[in-house]
This record gives sequence, structure tokens and C-alpha cells, in this order.
Amino acid sequence: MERRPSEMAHDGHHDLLQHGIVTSLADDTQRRDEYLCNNDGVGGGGRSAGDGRQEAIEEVDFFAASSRRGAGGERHQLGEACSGDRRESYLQDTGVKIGLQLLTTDPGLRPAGHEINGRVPNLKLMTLQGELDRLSEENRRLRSMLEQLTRNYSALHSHLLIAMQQQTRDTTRSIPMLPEVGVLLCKAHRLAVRSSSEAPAAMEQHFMELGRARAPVTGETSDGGGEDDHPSPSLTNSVDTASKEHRAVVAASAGGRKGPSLNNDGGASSGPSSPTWAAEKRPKVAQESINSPTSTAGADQASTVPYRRARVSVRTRSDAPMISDGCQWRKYGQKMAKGNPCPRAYYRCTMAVGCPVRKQVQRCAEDKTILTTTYEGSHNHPLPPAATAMANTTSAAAAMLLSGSTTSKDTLMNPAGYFPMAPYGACPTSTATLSASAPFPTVTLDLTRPQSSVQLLQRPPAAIPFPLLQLPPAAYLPQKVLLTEQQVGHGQRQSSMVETVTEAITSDPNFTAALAAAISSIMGAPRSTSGTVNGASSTTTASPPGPPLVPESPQLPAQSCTTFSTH
DNA sequence: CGGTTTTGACCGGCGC
DNA sequence: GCGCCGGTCAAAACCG
Repeated sequence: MERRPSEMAHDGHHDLLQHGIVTSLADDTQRRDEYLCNNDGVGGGGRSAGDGRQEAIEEVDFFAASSRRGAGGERHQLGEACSGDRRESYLQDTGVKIGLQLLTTDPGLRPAGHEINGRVPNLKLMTLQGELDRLSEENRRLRSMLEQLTRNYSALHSHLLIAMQQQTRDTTRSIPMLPEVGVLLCKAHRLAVRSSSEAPAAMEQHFMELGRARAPVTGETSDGGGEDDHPSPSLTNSVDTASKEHRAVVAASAGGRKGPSLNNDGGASSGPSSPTWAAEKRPKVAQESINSPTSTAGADQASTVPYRRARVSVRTRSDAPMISDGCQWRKYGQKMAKGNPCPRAYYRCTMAVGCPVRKQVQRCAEDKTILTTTYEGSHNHPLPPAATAMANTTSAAAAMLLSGSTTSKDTLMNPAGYFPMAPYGACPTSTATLSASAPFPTVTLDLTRPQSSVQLLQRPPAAIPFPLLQLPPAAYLPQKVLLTEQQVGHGQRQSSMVETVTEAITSDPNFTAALAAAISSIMGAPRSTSGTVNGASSTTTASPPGPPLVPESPQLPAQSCTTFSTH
């Protein structure tokens, strides 16, 4: 009953935001009138409350102009009820403010027996009308801002896609760039939302959108375009779209035993053997055939970029068979890895049907207390706080990796930090074994070493160039990512440890600056394959024509790493 | 009985 | 082309 016009206007804003669309001014006006009608119904009691509360009564009388018409629920009903005959046409002919004028100035609409005092109500009405005008103007302004934001987002998205297409055309072989773009987009999105004090939800979205980033491009391939016109933040839809499009791509070239499950697109099955699971498998053959330079399918296919997600390995000391990261996992396989007597276990996230996130858990061959957990993929569901902490950690680390912050020169600059290790469970002292079948860039968060703290070990893919952004390696990296074993503890303290790492990585302002620089480097100039990163000097040079690509691995050590330290 | 784990088989990529 | 290896599947076993 006591809702004020300002609240009403805010409701209108909220409604607009909820719908995510920008409604017309007429619609807004109609909403306002609807509110008036609704309030009338409630305020009728106030009007009859009597004389002792004249101020309130006057206000209520003002709103009660159409109380007799009822306060139905549906908009059209309200519109008819409120507008009625003359007011309907009047509203159509004029603009925002007329409804109120009609309500307040048309004597024909006044209820019988309405005790208008003449002077005070008029003054009050003028004030209220002015307030409404002001709020309406503010509403318009906010709507305009929302439109502008939407346009900017669309433009940014389009630019990114265009840049990706151009780069793909320029290269003789497709570049795995989408993870990076996804990270950038989502980071930007997160930063945008962070200002709204929605950081947790934003991080969840960020993590989910990591997987979403490939959807548009894949859609261009499988659907012949069109899907990309929806930079909608609808995460679930995006993920579903990605899955469907992946299925489409895979189904087009599926063979062997995976064919049936992939072609079983009806979605009737569920669980780990469902098509959704299979959809997340990386159809390397399909992608590479699609992206083959010999393909003559046109620009759409040429624009397709293979999606190769980054992996994040977390090395911890734990006696438990698996670290507790807050997610629910189901083991779907176990394999003896070469060079390690300890079997490697494969897990899938079971917190949501179709969640593509997988992880591998393996103990160190020589130090059984060291557990290496490798995460891959992006959750398509909200995460509990504990899982969010880990997700933040891994996503931030992946973002840092994908931002190309480490080079071989970094290793030279930090020789003590060079820590060759197989990312899949081998011990630090064992020789690094490159898996030819796992061309994923991998970040390893080493939380086991007392001194060297957290290390980000980047293993460039053996066969596929990995794009780097123009990021000064050390300057923009978090300076707080120095966690010793004493700091983080063992085993059961993994959760807090992860949170600490997460906070260190994500809260660093330099990292934010790095993100901005990364976006600028993408938006500022088209990608070019001519530029290569040969060291920190080239990465720190300002504004070359686009982010260069990392040279092929033969020119780089099999692994490179950077130790982040505040020393 | 439903969900999870185990485990052998299969598939694709890659090197020789 | 063949073998190796990593990753995954799926039927069977297991478990609460």
C-alpha cells in the first residue's frame, strides 16, 4: 500500500533488467499506469480510512482514481481497466506522462464522491507528477545505458569473432584460440559484474562460459552461421548449444564405437554415457579435418577454430585418494600410465547432468604423498562455495596460462623456478614426458614445495601453436601467488589453501590490468602469425600488430615455467 | 534398485 | 603399416 512512485519506477527498472530487454516507452508508461491501477486497488482502504489522515488520504485518493476499475492481474486487463475508453486513445497518441495527467486531471475519471480539496491535491499532484517525470527520465536514461552496454557487448563479441576468423584465414593451420578468447570474454564479463557486487555468481558464470566460448564458432561450422548472433549471457542455453553443436560436428565424422552414442542424439539416455558426455569429447579428427587448409568449404569452415582447452594441474600433498574440491565426481576409468606405477584415475563431475568437467588424479611415482589433480573443462552449473574456490583457482590459473604470460625466456629469467615435471603425475625429479596425444597447454599449481611455492608450468602443445597475448610476463602477474607448504598446510587444509590461492590470483589488480591489456591487444589489431614471441623483451614491447603466436615447440623447451614470487 | 566402481576392450593420435 | 599410449566406453561387479 505504501509503495511510492519511486519504488514503482524502480520496479520498472528491475523488471526491465529481469527481462533483459529494453521495452518501449509506451510499454513503460503502461506499466506505470498498471501500477497506478494496482495501487488503487490496495489504496482504496486508505481513502476510506477517513479524515484524520488527510495527507495519506490525499495520496491514496490520487492513486484511487481508477480504483473502481479494479486491479486485475493481467496486463492487458489492466490496460483496459486503467485506460478505458478515452484514456486509451489518449495514451496512444501521446507520450509518457499522459496517463498520469489523465488520472489526475480528467474529472470524468474521478470517482464519485472523491473529496478533492482543490489546492493541496493539485500541489501534491504536481509534485508527484514531477517526481514521476523525473523517474521516467531516469528510467529512460538507464535504459539507454543498458542498450549501450548491450551494443558494446555485441560489438566486442563481433570484433573478437572477426579477429579470430581473420587470424584463421591468415594461418595455414588453425590456431587453438578459443579458450583464450573465452577467458578474456568471461574475465571481462566478470569484471563488469564485479562492480555490481556479484562476484561469486560472476565467477560461476565465468567458469561456465569458459566452455561456452567455443559455441559460436562451432555453430558457424555446424549450423552454417546464424547462431552467433546471440551473445546472450544465457549460460545454460549456451552450454547446451555448444553441446549440440559439438554433437553435430562429431556426428558428421564419427566413427567406430563412439558413433552410436554420439548419433543417439535423442537425449533419452542419461548419465555418463549420455550424448552430452560424448559431446564434450574433443573430436580432434573432426576438427582438424574441418580446419584443414585443404578444406574448401568456404569461410564458415575456415572460421572454425579447434577448441583445445587448457588444463590445470594442482599438485598437493595428501594421503587421501582424492583431494576434496567441493565437487562430486564419478570415476569412469583408470589407467596405468607409462612411467608411473601408480594408476591414473579419471573422474567426471556429476553435480549436473552433462557437466563436461573431468579430472585426472594420479600419485607421484616417487613421492606417494604428492597427488596431482588435473582439471579440464568448465562446469555448466553453479558451484558450491568450496568448489567455487577450486574453480576460481583453476580458472584463474588457466586464464594466466592462456594469457601467455610465460615464455622460455621467463624460465631463463628465473632459473631457480624451472621445475621440469610431467604434468600428469610424474615427480619433479622424473623426466618430463611429453604426451603426443595430449596437446593441451597445462598449468600446474605446485602446492607441495616449501620454497618455490606456486608454480605455473606451461607446457605448450607439441604440435599446435598456442597464441600468446601481449602481456609483459612478470609485471602483470600476481605478486601474491607465493604459497609455501608451511602456509598452506597439508591434506585436510586443501580447501583453505585453494581459497588462498584463488584470492591471490583473482584479486591481484595487476592481473586485472593484464586482462585489460589482453583485451586491448586483441581488439587493437588483428592477429598476425608473423609476430613471434622470442622472449620477454618482445612480449613487453608495446603494441605490436596483434598478439603474436608462440613458435612451435621445437624452438621452445618442452616445458616452460614461471615461478611467481615476491622475492 | 539405483548409483558407483572396476576393468577389459576399443579408438584415435603419434612415432617409428 | 604397425605398435605404443592416452583416453574413453560399457558391461559386470559392487555397494548402500
